[in-house]
Amino acid sequence: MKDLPAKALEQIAAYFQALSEPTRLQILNLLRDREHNVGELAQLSGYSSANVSRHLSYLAQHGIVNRESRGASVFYKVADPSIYALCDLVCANIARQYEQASSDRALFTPG
Amino acid sequence: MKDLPAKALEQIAAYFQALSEPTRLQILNLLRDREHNVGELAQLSGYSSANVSRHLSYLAQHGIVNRESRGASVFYKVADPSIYALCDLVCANIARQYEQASSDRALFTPG
DNA sequence: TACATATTTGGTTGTTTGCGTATATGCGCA
DNA sequence: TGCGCATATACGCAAACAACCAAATATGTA
Repeated sequence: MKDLPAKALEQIAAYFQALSEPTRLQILNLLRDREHNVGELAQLSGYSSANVSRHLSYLAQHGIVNRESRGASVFYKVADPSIYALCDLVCANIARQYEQASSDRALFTPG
Repeated sequence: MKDLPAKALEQIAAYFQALSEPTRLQILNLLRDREHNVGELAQLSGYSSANVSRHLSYLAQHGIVNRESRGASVFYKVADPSIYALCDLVCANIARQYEQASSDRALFTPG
């Protein structure tokens, strides 16, 4: 990522956007250990099947999950486990921000 | 990131959302080598100063850039260079998708 | 074929988002 | 204080988005 054309930036932005929704992150979290079908994910997450289905198709369109129709139900699994590395990096950054904030606060509350 | 509460998911989602905009990515790309003030970034990117300023304040609110007022202008720099690692990971994932697509296509166009 | 279950999709609504424009704020300088 | 430059913010608009409900599609079974 050095001298990126507009098209590339749009693609990267779209990828990040796919991960910028709490519902989708929760779904991906549920898919961390193993694949699930729509109904299972709906029950586990508490969202409606329609809602889960829509988010899954969004994630599939962006190549983040793979869709496999099996029998009457449709199973989804994570296409690339490196998204969890992404999330871990973000978690680390957020944690660092909290550390920064608490050390800054310590400057004003030495007691 | 194993059993994440809703609050954590929202924070992670918000962080991704800050990176889900081509304009912001371009600004971050321009900040890769060194800090810049708003006017410089506006000129380099071709966007209006108001627009750049808006995006920068958004990025600053999410702890991605640091703001430093110096003289009449305001300089911004990347708070945590690990965001570039994030972008690189995403680029790798997108590239992998293209590889996958081209190898799939090869199945149907052996000639 | 008829029926039940699972998933997807259309249509609507309320909210969010990014941009352009204009205005306001802050800073240096005369 | 008044002026000019740099930055930030308020307003309005159009587009995108997510949740909701209902209807449509697909699959398996009797």
